[in-house]
Amino acid sequence: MPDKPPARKVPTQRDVAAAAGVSTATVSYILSGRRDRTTPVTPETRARVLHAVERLGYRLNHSGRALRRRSTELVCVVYRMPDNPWVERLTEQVQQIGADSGYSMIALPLRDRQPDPPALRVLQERYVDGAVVANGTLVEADELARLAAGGLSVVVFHDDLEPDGFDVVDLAQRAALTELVAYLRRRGHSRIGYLAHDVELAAPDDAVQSLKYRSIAEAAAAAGAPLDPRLVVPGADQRDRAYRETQRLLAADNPPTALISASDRGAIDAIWAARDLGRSVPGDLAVAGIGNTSEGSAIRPGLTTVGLPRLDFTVPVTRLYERILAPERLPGRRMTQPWQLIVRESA
Amino acid sequence: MPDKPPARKVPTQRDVAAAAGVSTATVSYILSGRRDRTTPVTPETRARVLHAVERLGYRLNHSGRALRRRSTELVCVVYRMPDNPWVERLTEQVQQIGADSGYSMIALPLRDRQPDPPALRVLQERYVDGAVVANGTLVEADELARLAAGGLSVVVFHDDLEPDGFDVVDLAQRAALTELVAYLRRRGHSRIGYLAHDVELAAPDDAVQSLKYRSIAEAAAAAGAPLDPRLVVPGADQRDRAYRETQRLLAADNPPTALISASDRGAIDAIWAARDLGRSVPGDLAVAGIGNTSEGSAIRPGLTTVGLPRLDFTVPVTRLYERILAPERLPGRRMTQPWQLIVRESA
DNA sequence: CTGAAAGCGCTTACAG
DNA sequence: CTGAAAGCGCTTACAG
Repeated sequence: MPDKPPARKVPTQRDVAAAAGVSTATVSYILSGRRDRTTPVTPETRARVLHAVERLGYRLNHSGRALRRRSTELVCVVYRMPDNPWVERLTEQVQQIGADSGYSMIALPLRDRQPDPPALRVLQERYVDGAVVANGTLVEADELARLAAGGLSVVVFHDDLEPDGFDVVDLAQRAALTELVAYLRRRGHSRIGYLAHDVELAAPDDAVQSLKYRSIAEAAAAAGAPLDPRLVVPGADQRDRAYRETQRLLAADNPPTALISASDRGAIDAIWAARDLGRSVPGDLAVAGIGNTSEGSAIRPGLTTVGLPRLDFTVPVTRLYERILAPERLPGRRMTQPWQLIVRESA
Repeated sequence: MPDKPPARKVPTQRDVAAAAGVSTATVSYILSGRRDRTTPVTPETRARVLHAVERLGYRLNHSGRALRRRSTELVCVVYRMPDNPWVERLTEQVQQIGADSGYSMIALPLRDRQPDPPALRVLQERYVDGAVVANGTLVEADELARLAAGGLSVVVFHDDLEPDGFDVVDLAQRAALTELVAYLRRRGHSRIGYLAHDVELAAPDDAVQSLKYRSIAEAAAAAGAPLDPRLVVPGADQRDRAYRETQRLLAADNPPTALISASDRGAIDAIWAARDLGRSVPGDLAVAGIGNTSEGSAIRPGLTTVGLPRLDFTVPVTRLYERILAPERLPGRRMTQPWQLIVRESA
């Protein structure tokens, strides 16, 4: 097979240099804006070059620059689709904080249960300088260590991971979920239901993907009210399913008196489902969510939930760029940003 | 236990070649899997090389390969955050269909009202070979033409754009929205409210961002029932706001008899809000959504909405890869995948 | 069957 | 103030 057929050649700095009658070095200095110590080019030269750029429609070739500079000026946020307010805020801050240093952001949305997706190529092949791995994303610890060893700057939101050339943000989710269960127990609930994410029930042994489920199950057992398997149902992913599953639970014999949903969204649907069946919340059914999204504070009754009190990732995101820009490899660091129990009216 | 920061040099193919006692050409042939016409390397050589790769922890450097190959084997999906089932399905198909040709996908989630975000660097500087620009994303027509002229393969979901070196998928949204308004008029509604996306009210003159609003307003005026400005409110973006705004509309003097929400999500919240005020749907308030998400078919009453009957983007996504892999530049093509009015019970 | 060598498009230390 | 030249890490036509 012959070389990629050049339909129409894309102009390079060499073409710009030729058109402007200067060397490629001059073009590069002008375009990169890095004069370093040298005195600047004359305004006339600069104008000629910029004019040639315009006329030829020149666009920088990233691969050439990245190869030479040994950095891509690009970071990646890895998360599981669909996104959520948490991820939206994270990407926003990654964009904003990185913009000052000339960094752009791309996203790598993964899907359920892809253990080592080919998508990780983007991280493995130095396509980006750094990555933030969002909470609940399935990337192996070994792989993270290898990526870090390969020079990628990595910050991972994970509750059970040792820093190993990368940084870890511990959300202390288990402690907050344990507190929620203890709270429900104190309110007299012994039949607690759980509206799970599909992935939790598909891989109940996976410590990352089933963290919420496991934490709640363990806390319930420890608090003397083990979860009845019949009260653990899927449906937190989609509104209609959350609604239907809740109604099924309530219509069955021996229904739960309290229901925890893996998502605030599902919890709100559960409240709706209960009301439509004529049950009061929290009187007949206490409902709690997980995530502390803004919806939870707006509905009536206010949603009792567990999550971050404020969506502010300045510390870990700043750390990411600090790691990227550091002249030498930084040791792994652990940060903590604990989830909290937020009690409102629904439970 | 402090980490050991190994400021170690990242191994290259040269290192692998040295360790295995072969040339870099051999390493490259083995790793890229492209033997082309040449006969394959001996199993012994291959094993030695792979062993060296393993031992050194070698990882391909993408920039080197991309520079040489003049292609990145990467495509980008551009859309506005937050994502939605539509975008989720699109990314899924871009991933799946591209995998066969060795392509990976990255995402470029934009935010409201960024006219020419620095994020576009990813498209401009040849970070990727191709891009799909999702419906409602704010990228200028000029910029698209320039990107296409620069060799980027682009497929844009847009209803009012001429193909110009890139392909356009026309969803015919305006026609479907006009049909929805006509349908409501036939059912006797003359006071039609609109629950808008924030961005629509912020930039009502923007043809892309306010397409839904404008289409509905124009259709209503043409059908002899111009929208009352007091019945046009924001809130389709967030559940709690959709709920509150709907209740405000219903509590005010001269409330709407029909409400169209810019999102199915907002429409469902509107139904909830109406019920909580003791109004029946569609009796007291007809409610229609936009988007045809799966939630709409699951709730009671079923949601009348407008959108794609099926979430299948095989045709445009296949076209994207066809364009990328074509030996020469393909002319722009227009594709049509029309939205439809889906009548259920809510209106 | 394998290796030496050119070159993709940039950047930058260095010479002029 | 500007240019010639080396080299980043790959791939591949070509020679051996």
